[in-house]
Amino acid sequence: MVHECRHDSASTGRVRAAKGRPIFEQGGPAHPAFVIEAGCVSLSTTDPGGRRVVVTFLFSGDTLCAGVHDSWASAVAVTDCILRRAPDAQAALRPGGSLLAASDDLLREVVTRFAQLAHLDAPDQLRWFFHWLARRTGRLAGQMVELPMSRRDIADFLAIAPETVSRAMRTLEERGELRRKGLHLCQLTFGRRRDACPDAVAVP
Amino acid sequence: MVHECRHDSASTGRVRAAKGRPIFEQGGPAHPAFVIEAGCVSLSTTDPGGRRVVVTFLFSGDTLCAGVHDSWASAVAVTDCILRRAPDAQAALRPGGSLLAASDDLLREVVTRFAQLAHLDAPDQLRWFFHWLARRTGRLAGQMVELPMSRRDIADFLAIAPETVSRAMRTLEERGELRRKGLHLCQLTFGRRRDACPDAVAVP
DNA sequence: CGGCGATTTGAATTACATCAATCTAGGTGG
DNA sequence: CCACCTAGATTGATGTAATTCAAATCGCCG
Repeated sequence: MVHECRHDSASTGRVRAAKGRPIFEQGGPAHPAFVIEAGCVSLSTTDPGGRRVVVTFLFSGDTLCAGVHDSWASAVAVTDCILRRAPDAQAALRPGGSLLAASDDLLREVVTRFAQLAHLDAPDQLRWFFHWLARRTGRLAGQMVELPMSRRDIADFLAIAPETVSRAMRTLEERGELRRKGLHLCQLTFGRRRDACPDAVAVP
Repeated sequence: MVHECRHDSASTGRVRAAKGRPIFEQGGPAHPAFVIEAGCVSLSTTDPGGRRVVVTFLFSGDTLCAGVHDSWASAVAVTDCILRRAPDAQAALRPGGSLLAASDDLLREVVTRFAQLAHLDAPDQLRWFFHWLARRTGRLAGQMVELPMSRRDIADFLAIAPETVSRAMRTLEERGELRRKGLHLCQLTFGRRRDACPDAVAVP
């Protein structure tokens, strides 16, 4: 079921997945939910035209699941990851349990993102993405944010071309909204833009 | 909680909603799920820029719910509707119960749509929409399909401009893929296009 | 240090949004 | 029953932003 992953002692239920390795595949049987202990996982599907669409990125503390009966998405380790099987599949299914909560959260999140991104241009989408990422990874607004994923991952997440991601970054940088340190570190200076700021609540 | 709707005798739990009337509003408290007995309901949100985004259309037999704790979307009657409260909120929450199933289905559906529409041009999106609609309303491929919703509703569903919907319809018509009878009846002649055909399984 | 993939940059094309005008259908009232 | 009236739908013209193809540069890892 779980491919290309090393299991620690069977008792701990921990699973390691190396960067770039699949955790489960779209169309396969559903898995007990995992909780991510460390690392970043992408949840993606492939559309009929063969293009990849990243549904979401999941981080430390998030619950990883994609379908109760069969998997509607593939999960791939963006960085080296440590996963833990969710304690009890039945418990997870209870109202208030982690699976229903995770499903509800993911639905909300996908719908919200879909709605918010639909009518924004590329730089605004990218600013949205940075705020989203900062919030999900527990960074304060204005703090340095790590970008563990590739430009293509970001592009497939926002459903735009990688070249457009590149240009949008430059645009934000030229506007003075963004500062870059290498390819995988970004700092969002205080965004004046009132819109396109998803629940810009600092998470301490 | 339920606005602008007439209730039949309290015992039946039936609710009528006239065309264009709201059933519940985004941001309000969550409602017990409804089952649609007749008519068409739009589930929509308003993005920060004030633009409407139609998350989905629901039809006879579908379960209507948007959020376990509070409503993340508004429900509006596209046509005159008859709704029935879901039998038991607790039952609905059980694994296999209608609420979890509906939530899972909606998540799947939204993700699938998001993935499939992301990279299609307007005529392909519209063809997708007609197939989707035919399937959802139990029409055979090639049969006449009713379009209860306005062009703007379709536009907000596909996240394109109403004018683009209009032009895309004309394009499909000129290609010989679509035949129109009035504003609200369409027939999709056999689509050769291999792609953009979502689970084109005939529902008898 | 060298090689290779990822990223960035450039130029040309295309598709969509927008604004504005016209047309149509459905509903209303005389 | 018919003429009007209005909101919705269509059509047209234009600007713009994103994709695409192509080339150059950068960064990482062996």
